[in-house]
Amino acid sequence: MERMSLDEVDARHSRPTMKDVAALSGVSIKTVSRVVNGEAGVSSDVAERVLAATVKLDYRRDLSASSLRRGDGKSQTIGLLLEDVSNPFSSALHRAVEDVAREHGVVVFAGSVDEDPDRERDLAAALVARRTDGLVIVPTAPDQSYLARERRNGTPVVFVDRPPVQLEADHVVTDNLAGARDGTEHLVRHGHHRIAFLGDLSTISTARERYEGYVDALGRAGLALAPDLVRRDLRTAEQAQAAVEELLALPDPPTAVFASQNLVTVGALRALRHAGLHRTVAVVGFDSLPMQDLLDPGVTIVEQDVRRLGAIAAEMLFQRIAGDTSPARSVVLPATLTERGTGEIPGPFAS
Amino acid sequence: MERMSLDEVDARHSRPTMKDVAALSGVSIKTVSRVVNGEAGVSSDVAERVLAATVKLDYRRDLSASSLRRGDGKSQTIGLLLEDVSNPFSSALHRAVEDVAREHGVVVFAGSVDEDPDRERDLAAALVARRTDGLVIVPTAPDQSYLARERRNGTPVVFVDRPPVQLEADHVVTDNLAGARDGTEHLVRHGHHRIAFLGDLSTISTARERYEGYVDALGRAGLALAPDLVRRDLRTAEQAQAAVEELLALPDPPTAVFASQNLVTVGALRALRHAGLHRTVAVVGFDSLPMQDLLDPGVTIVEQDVRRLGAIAAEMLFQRIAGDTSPARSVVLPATLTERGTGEIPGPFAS
DNA sequence: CTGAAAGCGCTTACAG
DNA sequence: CTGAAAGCGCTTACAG
Repeated sequence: MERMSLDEVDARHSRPTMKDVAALSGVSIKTVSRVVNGEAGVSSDVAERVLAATVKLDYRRDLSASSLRRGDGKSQTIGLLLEDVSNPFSSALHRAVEDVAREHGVVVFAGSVDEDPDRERDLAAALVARRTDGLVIVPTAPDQSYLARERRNGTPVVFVDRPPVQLEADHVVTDNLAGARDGTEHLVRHGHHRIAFLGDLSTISTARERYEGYVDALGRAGLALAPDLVRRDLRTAEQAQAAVEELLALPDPPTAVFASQNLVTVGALRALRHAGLHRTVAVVGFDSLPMQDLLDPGVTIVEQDVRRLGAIAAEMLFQRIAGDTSPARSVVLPATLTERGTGEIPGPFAS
Repeated sequence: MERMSLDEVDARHSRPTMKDVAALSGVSIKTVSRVVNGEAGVSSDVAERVLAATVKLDYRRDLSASSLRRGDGKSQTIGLLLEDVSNPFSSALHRAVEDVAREHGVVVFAGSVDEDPDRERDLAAALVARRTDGLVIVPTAPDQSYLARERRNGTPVVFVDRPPVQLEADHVVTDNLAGARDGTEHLVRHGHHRIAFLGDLSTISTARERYEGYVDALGRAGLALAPDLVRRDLRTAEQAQAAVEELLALPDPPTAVFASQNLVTVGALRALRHAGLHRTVAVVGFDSLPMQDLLDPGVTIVEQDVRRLGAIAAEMLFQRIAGDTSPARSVVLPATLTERGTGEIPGPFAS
């Protein structure tokens, strides 16, 4: 092969390709490809010359071009659709997924959906267009059937935290109903009958399940559901705080609060603290709070195993990417209550 | 053009390409490309037929193939290297970068470096191999000169939170020295002379700058630096907690603590709380704590504007991607102290 | 052990 | 308004 000088090659002054490396080392691009991919069957002096050229040119293989031609067509990327990359639950999930992806040599696109169905669809489309090998999704849209087509055409999808709607697909979720029931029963056991429920957006399945768990626990305890104590669709800590302030102003206020999501719990704690009732009104929250161990009294929380949630979802996805076509699986992880103080404040019926 | 039936096309049962759409609608792939890209100059009946075929086949354009051929070669992706996607500082930065990227129709790869230089290099290489259009990096490695080659070959890089070492490049950072000085001077002003310093890993430039700010403040106040009160290289809340426990056991313990990073602050608060000294020993922290408003007393914090840090870095990156070749710029944002309680606990020399 | 040709899915640069 | 040919950077499938 005709050999080129470094200057001649450099004159192109765009990112070097295998062609440039080939020209500089005087071999064909097929040989460069062999060396770059560490394939056997290249004489050591040629390999050395090629390697030297890659170093001299700072050659970087183009993985997307490579995957375009490759048989499997894998891009070594996956996509992750979260509620909001910056919230503690989402970002813990993100890290768990990343750790599994790294073991597979795969990098991850992450994006925030903000509970907006259009954004879920747009982001999924953007990632499919970039040929991610698969998607892990915390679903928001009222319906995930649109993903059936993507899956059929080769992009596997695994759902986490919430099950998909109108689509049979792998998912990993927490047993929200049982967790919420446990949390509410814990309050009943500590002598509370007037237990308020604070809920996130009812469009979110986990929020509905936690409400069901609350209702279920009251039913089992033979307590009537008091509609005046139920505040759902709270979207922010501020709204939750206002809701609790209203509840406290009731003629017959609650003696305990079941706060079914972490931001909602924060709002409830603020309202109680401002009212000076944080040692009087019991609280059980759902989902861990950052720095909860610094709070006084400590907050009793029903906790999800977020890292396991993310790790299992990612592992399921990689099995699908590897070709697993078995029927969709559903994994349900338990939520566990940890007593820290606020949940053990005794109520009027404490024994 | 010879028209194919849906069954004939579907028989390939792999992800449909423009070729498939072309076959089904009886046109050339160039015409499909025109329709898919919304280019003008296609008769409406042909456009309609092509569109119908894309819908029937669930055709999804392959953006990576498109960008491979395209002149600009942009992949519409960027990479973000963070300390740990799941820590509050990193994930807030992530969200800010994502929001700017979204405006540009760009999706973002995010990854955790965990203060490991090798991981920084590996991740950067993995992203360059996937031809991200640019990189936003919180640098960890002792030297970023390796990125000069990537930049020269067409991948712009912007640094955030910490300046790059051995490389002239755009960066956005907080004025850590001034922030730490302000925080320390705040304690001096409230009557403290024995002020402990708790620091993160000294390999991190921000940790060193904050230490300098502390030293600077003592100097300005005419106070001697007491080496027994300086604890650096604390990597976790647990280590910080242990460090404060040791400090409290000193014959002449500190009356105030300057905790120069959020996890370190958490550890310090725990130690003081356990010792029952959280209303006695003053604390000023650097970097906000999640839920800090629920703590009692509230924690006085020197805060960075994380969202602005991320937004500016992302905007700088997109300018570079758009072709801006002006000299490297450095943006320094102020950190501002917010009084919340712990920083105003009076010391023995309070006036 | 090495290379020329073809092709991955798309767009460019033409031609008609 | 539409299409045939070439090519982006790489790998496959051959041939020698």
